[in-house]
Amino acid sequence: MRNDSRLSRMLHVLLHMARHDGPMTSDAIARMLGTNPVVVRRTMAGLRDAGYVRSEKGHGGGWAIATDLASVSLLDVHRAVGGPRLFAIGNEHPNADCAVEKVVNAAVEGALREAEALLVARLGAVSLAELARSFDARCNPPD
Amino acid sequence: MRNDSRLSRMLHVLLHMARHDGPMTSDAIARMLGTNPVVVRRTMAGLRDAGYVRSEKGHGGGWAIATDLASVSLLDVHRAVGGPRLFAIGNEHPNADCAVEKVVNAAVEGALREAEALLVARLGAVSLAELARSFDARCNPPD
DNA sequence: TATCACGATACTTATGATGTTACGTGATTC
DNA sequence: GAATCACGTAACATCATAAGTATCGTGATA
Repeated sequence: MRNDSRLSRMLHVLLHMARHDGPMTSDAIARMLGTNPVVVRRTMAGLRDAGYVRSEKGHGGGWAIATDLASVSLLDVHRAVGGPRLFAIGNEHPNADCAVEKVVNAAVEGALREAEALLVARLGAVSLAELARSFDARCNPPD
Repeated sequence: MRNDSRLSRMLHVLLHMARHDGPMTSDAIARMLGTNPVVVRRTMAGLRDAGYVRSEKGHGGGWAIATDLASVSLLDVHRAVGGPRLFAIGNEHPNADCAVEKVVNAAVEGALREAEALLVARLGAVSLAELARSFDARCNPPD
């Protein structure tokens, strides 16, 4: 399967929404992401459940940010979209009987756990507000 | 997709082979792993190409270790089986036009790169010989 | 009342590891 | 040299999961 791109997509959307007045429709977001409005609703449902965005029906409806960008980290977004598995590798029998397999699992899982802890720490250390500031610094240098 | 378990499986096999006199058949290995001999041959072909194991046909044939266990790291095995992707997440457009997306990608990829570097370092730091010693220490404590 | 936009369901597609069957080839045994 | 063993390879099926698509319902707005 292709890489899970829900985190990247949602960050992309959130930053655009932060720079956009009024709600954005699933259709507009889908065009922006090069996908389908249903995929947008499906993925953003997680963000809504977490309280990060709000959705309104009817004329003038759509999606809008519903939180302080400084209070949401990239890790929060990752978890809100389903907190999918991070790694593509692993072992088959986490609770193996075979003593050899146990040693192997301990070694591989240990390495994976360390890498995961680092990744979680990195994603947890950056807020949406900081990401937005990165964008401003890059694209709207102060006069 | 399920997690890629080729690394774990091959480590499991290699450690068993190290403690086994004479070659092991794909059939015996498959039973050990709870899989199919064809899967075993397919996966171990990479180890053979890397020179870590040898395969012989005919009576008394099978698979045997063909290298010094101290010279092969877990990372080497991972790469020998195809060096598959490590992460299940990523971004869709590595080379995005959108400036917002570029900032997002830089942040996510930066975190992934750091985690990958750590994982590679950990896997590269452990040799098969050390893994085998871990097993001995755990299961055959010195008198 | 017509239209807009989300909500939800159901189904399909894409991808990659894994599982399975079948057949070929070389090596060993008799 | 015939039978058997074990790997090599090809072809196809299975499984899991993100993503794409079509469709209908519901509430809100004009």
